Order: sequence, then structure tokens, then C-alpha cells
Amino acid sequence: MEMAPLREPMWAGVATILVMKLRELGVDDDKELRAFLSLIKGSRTVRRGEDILKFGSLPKTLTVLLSGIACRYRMMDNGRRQIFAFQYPGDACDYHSYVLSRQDDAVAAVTDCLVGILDRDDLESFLQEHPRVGLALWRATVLEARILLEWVSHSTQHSALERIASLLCEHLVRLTRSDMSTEVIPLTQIDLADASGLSVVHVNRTIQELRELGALAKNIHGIKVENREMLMQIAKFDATYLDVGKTAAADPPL
Amino acid sequence: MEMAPLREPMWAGVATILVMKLRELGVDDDKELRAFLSLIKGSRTVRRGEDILKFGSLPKTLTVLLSGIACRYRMMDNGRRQIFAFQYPGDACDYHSYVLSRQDDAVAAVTDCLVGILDRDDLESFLQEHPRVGLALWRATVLEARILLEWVSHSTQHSALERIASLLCEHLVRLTRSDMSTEVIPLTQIDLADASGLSVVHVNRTIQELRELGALAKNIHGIKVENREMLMQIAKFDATYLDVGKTAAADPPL
DNA sequence: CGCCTAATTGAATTCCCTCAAGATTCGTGG
DNA sequence: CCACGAATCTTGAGGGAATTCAATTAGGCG
Repeated sequence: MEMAPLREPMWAGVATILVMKLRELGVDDDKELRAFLSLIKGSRTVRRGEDILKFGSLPKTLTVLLSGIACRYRMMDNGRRQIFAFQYPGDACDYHSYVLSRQDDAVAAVTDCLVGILDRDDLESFLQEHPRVGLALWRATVLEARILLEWVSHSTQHSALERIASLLCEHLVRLTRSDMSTEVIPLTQIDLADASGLSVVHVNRTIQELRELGALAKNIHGIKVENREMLMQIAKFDATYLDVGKTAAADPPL
Repeated sequence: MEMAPLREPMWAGVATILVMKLRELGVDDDKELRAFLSLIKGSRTVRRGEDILKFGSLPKTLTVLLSGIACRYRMMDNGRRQIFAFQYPGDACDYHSYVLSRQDDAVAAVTDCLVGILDRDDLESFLQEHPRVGLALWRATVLEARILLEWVSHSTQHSALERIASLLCEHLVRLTRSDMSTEVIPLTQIDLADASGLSVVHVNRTIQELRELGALAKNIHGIKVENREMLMQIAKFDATYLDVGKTAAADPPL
């Protein structure tokens, strides 16, 4: 499934997403940004449902998502799939395996995806010379961990309605930020079940309740948000956990 | 609560724990290790139940745990406490707030603790010059995230018995590694409830079940492991998630 | 047009929660 | 060293949210 070599690589336009991401994470030196982009050695398309990274594979590369939505997951003993994180354009797929040299979970394409490939050793020496970029990637890891943490607190203390609503809000925000259509949230109810830890049956009933309440559109297959405000309210959603803190703490009067 | 200035600071002996930790995380240069230790500017004792770091505080420092057990937590709307992570000697208390400049959760002492304080700016410039240490701290963050991830997968897919057993196994391993007594696991059933997301009542019943099964000691107040093997088996415990991968992938024949 | 995946519905069950009251232990000060 | 209050642990009963199992319907795609 190799791409034909192109003079203008197909990810040229899409690289701006990576730049945006790194800027958000605190890399503000244009030279560094460009240098980082030049680490991308190739790209690969992955169709919906296929694995981007297999469980247990030895990582000689780092993979970044350039377009589409992916998820990090693991198959449990009982045959169910547990999704730990969703990934949007600009997110790296396998920070964890990069720093731990171990691939303990797999990454799959939730929609059709385009991914970029960086060489592990290239990146390593790059980070030696650009510790600021290293810090940025570290930040990205922590942000991902924060999302997981948010899920944990939701899953133990809140009702299914709130949890599903939360999950949908998160995707709504991340879709918007990635300039993707928010017309329909491109997740199946099975995806939602695997991510929330609820059964598919109950996810279905919850979705129906959200439709009944008017938060989601009725008579439609797929998940379409009808009333964004209402959904946010049901989820008691607060998007700050998705961001690097540019709040008060960032610039204290020191 | 300032310490009297001592010629031999009381954390002198305890510093070896930090060195061990950093070695595990891949820092093998003795000079770097020593330099890192010299960043510790002071220490502080915190009594069981007190906060080490308050929610929302502006971090000008990084705090490392030198002895005792601590936990990262957040108070939920409904008044319950959700514990996200336990910390053992050598662990930093607030990586997250360090890289995000934001303190979104609090840290409390589960047992009496001694913590060391590093200056934020000192550390920042140190990391600029020692990117390898930065990578090590990044690794530590990822390891912490891995533990959380393990909890997530357990909490959705497994029974209370397995979950509590898992939690206990984790502490057993971490106590052992920190050269602390494993006679009694120094957590209350309330701590376990806050960490697992189960109700105290149900934690209690689960503990009793574990006692009945012979995994925990009977007729004892506090939690004492009677049969380590059995507990591991009940939890289907696999400790690899607690480690930096020193497996096959770490030294490929390149 | 037919297959496969996804969505939907119903019924019975189970695990865990809440509420509420007691028993036990710990820590602290007298 | 003992006593008292506070925290922790224990026990019972009843209820509810989400699960499992099983079957059916609807859509998407070749």
C-alpha cells in the first residue's frame, strides 16, 4: 500500500495542521517548526476500521495523524474493545510507545485516515538539539492524559446520559478545531460503547433519550447534533481540559 | 512549618530513591543525576490527610515525594473525592501542572509524607541543558498515564472483586519497590473507594470477600495480604504496565 | 439485489448504590 | 494510662441503573 512518490507530497497542505498544533503546544520558533516538518518521511492512507498501528509491533517510527479520526484501543479478555483515546489531525498516534519503546495498545482508523511517518532515530537526535520541541511533545502527552482523566471522573460519578453527552461534546469541539464538518459526528454507537465502557444496547437507549430531549436530531441515521447548547448543558461540559492553559496561571505578574 | 537548616539535610539519605527512579527512567550519567539532585531546594513534612498541593494553586515549584504515599485527586460536584493516581517515593507530585502551568487537581498525603521542593525556573533551565533528563521526566508522565489507563480498562470491564484486588496488587508491588513494609497496605477502605469509584459499602463487602477467599488476612483491622499469589490471580495481575519497557524493543540489534 | 454492518426493541437479571444504624478502632488530651 | 470523640469499618434492606441474551429492522455498499 505504498504511495507513488509525488513531487508535491499529498500532505503538503495538511502540514499546516501540524504547525498549528505545535504552536498551541508552545513552539513559536518558525525555524524549529519547519525543521520538525522536514522529519516527516512519508505518508500512508488507512481505511476506516483498519489498524494504523498493531498491538505489540516494534516501533521504529513515530506516526502522526494528518487527516481523519483515529483511536487508541486495546482488546480485552472478554472480547470487548476498550478505546482509551481519540486522535485528531495533528495528534501523534504513539507517543507512549515512542518514550517507552513498547507498543501496548493498537491504533485504528475511525474514519479514513492519512498518517505521516517520522523516523524514530531522526526524531531522537532532533529532540536532543531542540529540547523545546521535546517539551511541547511532553505537553501533548499530558493533555492526552488529562482527557483520559476527565473520562475517569465522568465514568464513575455520572449517569450514562451525561457521559455520552460529554463524549459527543468533546468530539464536537475537536471536530470544530480541526475544521471538520460537525454536521454528523462520524462515530458509530459501537465506537461510543467501546469508548464509554457502556453496552451498545444502553448507548443506543441513551442516544434515543438525547434525541427525545431534542439535543440530537431525530429520524436520522448517524449522530447529528440538533441543539449544541442543550448537549453542552446536559454534559455540564467545560472544554478547558482540552487546552494548554493559557489562563491566569500562564502569565502571572512576576 | 520550615525545617531548621541542617548541615546534613534530612533528605540526604532519601535522595538515593530519586537517583534510582531516574536511573530506571533512563538517566545513566552520574553527573546529570547529581546535578539534578542539587536542584532540590528544601523539604517539607506533610501529615496524613493534609494537602501537599491545593487545587488551583499557582505552581512556582515542582514537588517530589521523598517518603510516604500521596494521591492526586479532585473533589467532584456531588462531594465525592476521585483519586486519579497514587504517588510513591521518587514520584513527582505535579508533572501535569509543571508542563501545563495549571493546577487542576490537588495532591494529598495518604500517609505522613516528606516532600522535596524544586524551583520551577531552575528546573526549566536545567532541562534546556539536559534534554535527556527531560525525556526521563516525560517517560515518568507516560508511565503515570499508563497506570490510569489500566484503571480505566479495569473499571469498565471487570468486577469489583478484580478491581479492588488489582488496586491492592499495584500497591503491593510499589510498596516492595520502595522498600516499604508490605505487612499492611496503608490505605483506608475510603481511599480504595475514592480510587476505584466504588461506594465505601461495596468496597467493604469486597474486602470481606477477599478475606473469605483467603487472599487477605481475617480478624485484622487494616488491609493485610495473606496470600499474595491468590490476590495476583484474582486480579489477573500483570505488573508490566508499571515499568519502563526493558523488553525486546529496548535493545534492538541495530 | 443481497450481504454485512449498524441500529433498535424487549424481557429478565445482576451488580452496585443509597440510606441508615451500629460496632470498632484510633488518636489525642487530660 | 485511661477516657472520650472522631474516623473508620461493618451490617441489613431495598431500589435502580445498566447488563446480557436474543431477535428484528434498517442502511450501505458491492
